[in-house]
Amino acid sequence: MTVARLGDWRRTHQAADIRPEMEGEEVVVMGRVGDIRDLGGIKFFILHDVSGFVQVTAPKQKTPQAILDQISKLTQESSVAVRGKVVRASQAPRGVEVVPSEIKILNLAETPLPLDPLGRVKANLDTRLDARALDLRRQEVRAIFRIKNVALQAIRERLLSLGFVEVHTPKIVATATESGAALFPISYFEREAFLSQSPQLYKEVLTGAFERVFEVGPIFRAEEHDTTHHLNEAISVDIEVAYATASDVMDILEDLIVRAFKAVADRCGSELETLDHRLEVPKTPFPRITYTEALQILEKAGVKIRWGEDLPTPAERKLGELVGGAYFITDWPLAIKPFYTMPKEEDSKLSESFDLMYDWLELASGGTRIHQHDLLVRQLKSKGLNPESFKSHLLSYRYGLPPHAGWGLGLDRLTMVLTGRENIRECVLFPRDRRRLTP
RNA sequence: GCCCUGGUGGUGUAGCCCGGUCUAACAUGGAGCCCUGUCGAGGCUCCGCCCCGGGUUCAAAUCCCGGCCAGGGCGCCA
Repeated sequence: MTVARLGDWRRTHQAADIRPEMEGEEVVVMGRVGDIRDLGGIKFFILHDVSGFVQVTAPKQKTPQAILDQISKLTQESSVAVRGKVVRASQAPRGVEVVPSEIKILNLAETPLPLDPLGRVKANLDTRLDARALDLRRQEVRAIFRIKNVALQAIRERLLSLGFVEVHTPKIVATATESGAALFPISYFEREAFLSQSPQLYKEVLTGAFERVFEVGPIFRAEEHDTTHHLNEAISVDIEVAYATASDVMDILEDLIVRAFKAVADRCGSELETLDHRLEVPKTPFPRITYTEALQILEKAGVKIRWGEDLPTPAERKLGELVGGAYFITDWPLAIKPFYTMPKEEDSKLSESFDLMYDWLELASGGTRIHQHDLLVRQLKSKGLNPESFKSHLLSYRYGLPPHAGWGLGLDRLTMVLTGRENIRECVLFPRDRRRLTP
């Protein structure tokens, strides 16, 4: 069947704004069809929009046959526009309903649907992601992205108020911006290029011009990881600050995390309830333990890690149990941090670096960066990298780049913590992992 | 890439251990009919499934092998 165009119809109200006091008013509401109940002499359907829902009621006696026929054709999740009168009705959900005088079927949903949008029968994550367009209409799923949005807004507003400039660095890059980690090669006209794995080098350079910059953007990693907390495309919140050290940017990070938690706690009560998640705003200051102390804590708990090794996942989980909540691990061995990491002045085996953990999950990492050209070249070489391939980047360090520090925060991981989800795929609209490239 | 577990109607599960009683069950869904107050409506009728390939066997959803896929645990990873 053909479906109607919108034409000159416009909403007069959102569904949730239809109230019993409006009895007798003519309204136009638009949304998607939920439950349809046909009792023979009276037909009901629930119209959902972004605000909530309202019941549309068509009693046979008072409704033209053409409209009754249209209602019989409706399928769940179809888009409709309803012009009608508001009727106060104690039997109706919310005590109010719309009795239609005209209906436009704007688009009919196919049947059967690939999953139950009302969630009465749970679907597996894989099934849900295959039908993500439908899945995203579910209340729980929308709650996740509303929370993500509120958290990001809180972070962005705070950074702007601190005088940060929001920047956008290239996502198509010529060479590896960093050591070893795999990049996605792409074809750039007649040359090979790569998808950027981090805005790191660009944001450092930008401190020379803007002093305080931040970026919210995608990062791409071509690693074949297969876990609940890694994706091949993720959203990173990155900052970089001139005339600052690791400890300064840790203070900023701590403040932002608390603000994000508070914003969600204050503004997303119903979303948290929908998700059945209790959110506790972390207390400040966050514990700051050094890498070496972390190893001692682990050793006492029977987990032995050789000094100088990165923390394997099981050790992180243990640390999450022992410390818990939001905490920093600082002063990492220089050897396991990237080449641009500043060595500690008093012990060059260590670095001015930190990870922000929440329970066992690494949310952010950062530190003081090297701003001196010659030291940077030495560090590149000691990592087995060729300074030649960083030539254009190194140029920036010859023009008096200020000392600077910064961090990168995984927004999708932060969303996991804020929503209590255990799989990062839940927290990304259209996730990209080792096997999933669609939708 | 490794380990564990799994793959049964559109969706979610039971059945598998112990092969036959499975032309596969339950819920939800879909198609249709009845019903003027439903609100996870109710009643009736119907529809729809054993991941792919190979093997064992008189007989395979069930046992074995391989593949693919999924969930989890690792690894990898700024």
